[in-house]
Amino acid sequence: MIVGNGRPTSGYTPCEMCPLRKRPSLRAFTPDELAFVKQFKMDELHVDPGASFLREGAAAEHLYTVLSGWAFRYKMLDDGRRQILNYALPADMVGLQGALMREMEHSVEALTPLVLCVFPRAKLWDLYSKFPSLAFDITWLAAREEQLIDENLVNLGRRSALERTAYLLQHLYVRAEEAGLVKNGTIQFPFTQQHLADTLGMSLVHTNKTLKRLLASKAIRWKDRVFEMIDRTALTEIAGDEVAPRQGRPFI
Amino acid sequence: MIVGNGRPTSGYTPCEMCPLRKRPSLRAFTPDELAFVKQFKMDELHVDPGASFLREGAAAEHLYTVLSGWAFRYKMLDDGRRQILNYALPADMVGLQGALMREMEHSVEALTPLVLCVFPRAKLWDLYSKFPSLAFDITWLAAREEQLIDENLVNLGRRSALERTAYLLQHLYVRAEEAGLVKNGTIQFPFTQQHLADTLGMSLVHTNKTLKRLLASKAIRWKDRVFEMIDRTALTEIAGDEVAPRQGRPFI
DNA sequence: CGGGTTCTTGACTAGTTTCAAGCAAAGTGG
DNA sequence: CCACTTTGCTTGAAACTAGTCAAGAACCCG
Repeated sequence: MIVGNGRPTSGYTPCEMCPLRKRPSLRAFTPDELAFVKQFKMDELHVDPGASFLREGAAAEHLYTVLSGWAFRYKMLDDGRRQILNYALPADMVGLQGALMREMEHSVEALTPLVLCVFPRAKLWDLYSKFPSLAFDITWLAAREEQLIDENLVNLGRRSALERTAYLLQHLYVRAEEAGLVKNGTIQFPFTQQHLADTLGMSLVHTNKTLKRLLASKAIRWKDRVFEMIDRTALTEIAGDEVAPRQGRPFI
Repeated sequence: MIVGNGRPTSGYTPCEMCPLRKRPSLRAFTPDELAFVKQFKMDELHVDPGASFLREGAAAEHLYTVLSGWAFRYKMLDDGRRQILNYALPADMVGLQGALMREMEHSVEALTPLVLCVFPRAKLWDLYSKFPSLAFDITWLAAREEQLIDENLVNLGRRSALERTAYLLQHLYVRAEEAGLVKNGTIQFPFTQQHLADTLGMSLVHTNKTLKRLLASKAIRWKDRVFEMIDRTALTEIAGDEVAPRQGRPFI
């Protein structure tokens, strides 16, 4: 299955060989659960950067888990203003809200080449009735997502531009770290400054200037899509608050 | 059970006589479900205005549903800045996140005298394994909550002070309406301007001035704790977007 | 009738957006 | 392989928005 100006699917990942499964922070499946999830997964979807595979207002027939790549959830106002709500990384679930309520209230766009596991909304009930443990996990993931947005809301509402930017970068870094994308303090960052601006609720120009100030502090480096954490403590200092990483978590 | 400088519990509401149950927008229980929820409810809690019955950082042993009154979820920064995340009205659930993750990441405070149904976190697993339908409802509620915060985030990030304020008032009004608290366009509003300011991510002074401008538009009236919707269309016009009411919804 | 909280208002300051332009790097097509 | 276009980044100046400070008025409660 292909979306956008996609290239062909490069093979299918069977659940028992799921690369995410190795991550120690993720809860292990029982054999029964694994068998269920294996048949629950109906397809694998490859999405090109810039393509929105879920759209506000559209009915959602599927539910997805990110296998690899970055995506972001966003909402648009009529006049084109965009607010990015959150980012999704490998092991994150997207589209649950649409699966439950039928109609999506936000859109989701791929930020990098993205691979998704596709689950049919129609079988969600099956999951709930046969595997309470998985149902529990899904609720956990929903609550976790809420938690992340809560933090984002505090960030927008109550922190200054500099704190806010520092906090967001810290947040993204920590999540990337959890997803195993960081290699000795360095990571490929797929965002443009416009993405950050739309996440932070600031103008592009002001985001640029704030970023400059932040770079001047020597706490981080960010050039040519490569982000480097130089002084974590200093960044936390600027942000005024630490982003706590999460230990155990489920995924489906 | 009493919290804050509470007065004694004025009776206990058995689930089969739950006053919320009458509301047509709420999904009806099967007899089995009702029986389960009845024993799942372990207590009723009365909280006085201004008291926080759930606190950021504390372990949560319980999960609550609002029976009557208003509450709000919030987070504080070290230096005292406060961000209100969302409000809870009758039939809304609070503390789910704490029940799932153990530790609360936000606090919840009563805005009016508040009556809550108390459910033990320990029996949540019971619910998931025996009543997938209720598990489904809980997930639905979690997703709904996320949706509301998403909207709030867009509001803070991408709307001007005037639009933002108009949108919030519209939002609160619609939710109060759903909860059956509105009587011919009029409702008791328990917030101070400080509450609105902390919700909107603006200073108190600026909120006051923005509110003035809004009142000058004649779309609404708000005096002595009484809010009145005069011209809904005009308010929507100012907000730039309509707040869609929700039809069917579950509750526990 | 105090004393506290909430609401108002004006003046001043700081923070942010908008506008306008230029530059660099990457991608496109002849 | 070289214009040419596009996209993303950068900068300064001007205009506007929002925050802070300060103080007084209105209201509420005991």
